[in-house]
Amino acid sequence: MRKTKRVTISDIAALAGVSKATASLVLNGRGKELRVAQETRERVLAIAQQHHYQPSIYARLLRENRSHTLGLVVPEITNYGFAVFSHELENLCREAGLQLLIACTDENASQETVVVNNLVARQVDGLIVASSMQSDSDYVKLSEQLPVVLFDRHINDTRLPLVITDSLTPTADLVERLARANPDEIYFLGGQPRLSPTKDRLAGFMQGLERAGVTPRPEWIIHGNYHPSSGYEMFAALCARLGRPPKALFTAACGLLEGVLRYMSQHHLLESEIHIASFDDHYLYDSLSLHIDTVEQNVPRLAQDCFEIITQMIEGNEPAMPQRVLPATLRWRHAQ
Amino acid sequence: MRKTKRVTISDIAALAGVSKATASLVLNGRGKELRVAQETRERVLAIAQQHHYQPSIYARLLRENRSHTLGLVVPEITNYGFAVFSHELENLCREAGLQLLIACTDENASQETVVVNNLVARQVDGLIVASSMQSDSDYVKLSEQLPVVLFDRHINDTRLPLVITDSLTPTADLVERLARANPDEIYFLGGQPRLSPTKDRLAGFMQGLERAGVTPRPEWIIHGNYHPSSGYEMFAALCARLGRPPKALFTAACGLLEGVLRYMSQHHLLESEIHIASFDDHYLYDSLSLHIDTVEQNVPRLAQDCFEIITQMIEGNEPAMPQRVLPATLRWRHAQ
DNA sequence: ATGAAAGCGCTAACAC
DNA sequence: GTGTTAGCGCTTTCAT
Repeated sequence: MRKTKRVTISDIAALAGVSKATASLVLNGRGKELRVAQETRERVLAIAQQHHYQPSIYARLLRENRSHTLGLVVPEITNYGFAVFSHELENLCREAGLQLLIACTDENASQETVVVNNLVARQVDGLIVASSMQSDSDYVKLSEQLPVVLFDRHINDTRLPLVITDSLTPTADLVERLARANPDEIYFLGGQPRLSPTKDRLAGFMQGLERAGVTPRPEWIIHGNYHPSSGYEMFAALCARLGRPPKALFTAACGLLEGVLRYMSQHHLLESEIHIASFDDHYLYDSLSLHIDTVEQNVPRLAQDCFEIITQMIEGNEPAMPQRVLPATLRWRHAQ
Repeated sequence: MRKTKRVTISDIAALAGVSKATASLVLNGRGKELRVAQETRERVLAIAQQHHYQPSIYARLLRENRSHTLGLVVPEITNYGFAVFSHELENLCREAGLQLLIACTDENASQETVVVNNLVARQVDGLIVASSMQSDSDYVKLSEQLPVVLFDRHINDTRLPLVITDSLTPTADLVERLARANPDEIYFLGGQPRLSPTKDRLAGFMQGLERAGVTPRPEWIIHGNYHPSSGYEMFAALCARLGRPPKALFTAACGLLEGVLRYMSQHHLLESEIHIASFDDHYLYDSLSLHIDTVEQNVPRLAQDCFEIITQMIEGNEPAMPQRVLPATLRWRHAQ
């Protein structure tokens, strides 16, 4: 099996009785000043064809200084939103002749460092990252070397190119209604308190309460991280503390909700009266027994914008509008 | 921004006042016969460090004839099962120092050809494929060039290395119970009739009916393809034909079920009496208002086995047990 | 209209 | 101990 010696351009040049240079010209269809005789051209092409000539991409990449490769770093590819993002981005890349390299961090900063280093070592032309880091300093440094675009999460007021969904407004809308229906008890389950999505969504939560005329109690705000297991644990602890499930709940991301739902189904709480709202949507939410109001991000648009920005940067241009905040859509599932 | 001229091994060799060869030895820690003076070693290392020397991976890859890269081709990364598979495989790859290249086919044979060609042009060391093709002939040909492992789907009795989940037995078990509860009407929604999962699951369906003593009617068997939209359409057509939802239904894959659920929620059918069973599980099924019995594949195991086989082949060995059929688990959600 | 040769950055065989 | 050299496969001047 295999070990079929590679057929190189020298081989087909020799077989066609021309020089490597001529062969190269022909094979790359440099039709501009194709000063190569029609007849030679056909001969070379024919030989290449019948020997299944495949240019060595690595020899080529060694010359130009581009890898025609884009790195994507996400917390979890099994998270539906990131899967949709990856899918969209992959299509854009394919059309543009780029290869997408996807790496997952499992919401883990040290693993993030590892995978980013791998991608940089692979000489990706650009990097698109949904970071789980507390600070953007690594990426600021990196961006001196290559184009970096952050998305989904806004770390410490970074000035790096960025595409996120507006969290505050829609969260406030969602929570306002939640609070009007349940003024006496409404919990917030969030990720790391220093990550921007958490902060923004918490701000939205507060604003929603205020609009509904509800005064928040400190014990309503609970932080963990964005891993589903964290959602499970926060919710389990909460139920233990209360001796029952909470009356109303807002989860700041779909991973957290995943953990909550898992706990609820394990403890047969799905028929209870709990009123849930969440950031992030999923197609299966339409079929749940619980009616969950959500904020749906425009994920394809997120991907398109990231792609647009990174391509501009790779071309060497300053990107137009390097920091973008996209609007979200509310998905109401509760009877009003 | 960027365009920082690459610092090469020649540069640091010059700066350290040694030859490229020495520098190369030191930087690769070829400690075996490290006949390089301790002092020189430190000097080189120091210089490399402070100039952030990063070896050009493409120069290296050009020499060895390996890309340290694995290609994965799946129908849809947004399909939960394939996302889990990718995630698992990515971890295995990272530990082994490989880069995983993921490409999606959208269940589309011609797109599959395109992405496979891309990956081959990228000189992946091996290819792991869940194919949507009708025939394995392309892959048989390809496998003369590089190691290919198929998974999830068994095309036309291929003799290529293969890892799949046993469909027949668990489907029969599932359907038997379904048929005992609903002997007079039970539909099968499947993908392309010539794909192995469809055939095996249909065979399991038939066996289940037989065990339950139910005689199948020809109109119960409906074929489409594995795209969710196909599930939606088949189910819509069925409802239209019957003038009501069917009493019992088996869907042959989670993508199809996705389409069915979408239709049901749009048409407010989620509270109806329909009895559903399906191949493939999803964590959210525990939280649905419908109780859906499923066959759960051992996806991490699937990924591990594919990885094991492909690595063996890349090393040049014949893989042990090149065709593997893994057992599945039944997930009962209906009261018995 | 075509060929010769240099060079992308790296490693390894073989000197010295 | 360390340096010289060739070569991986390709593209691109610059001659001819």
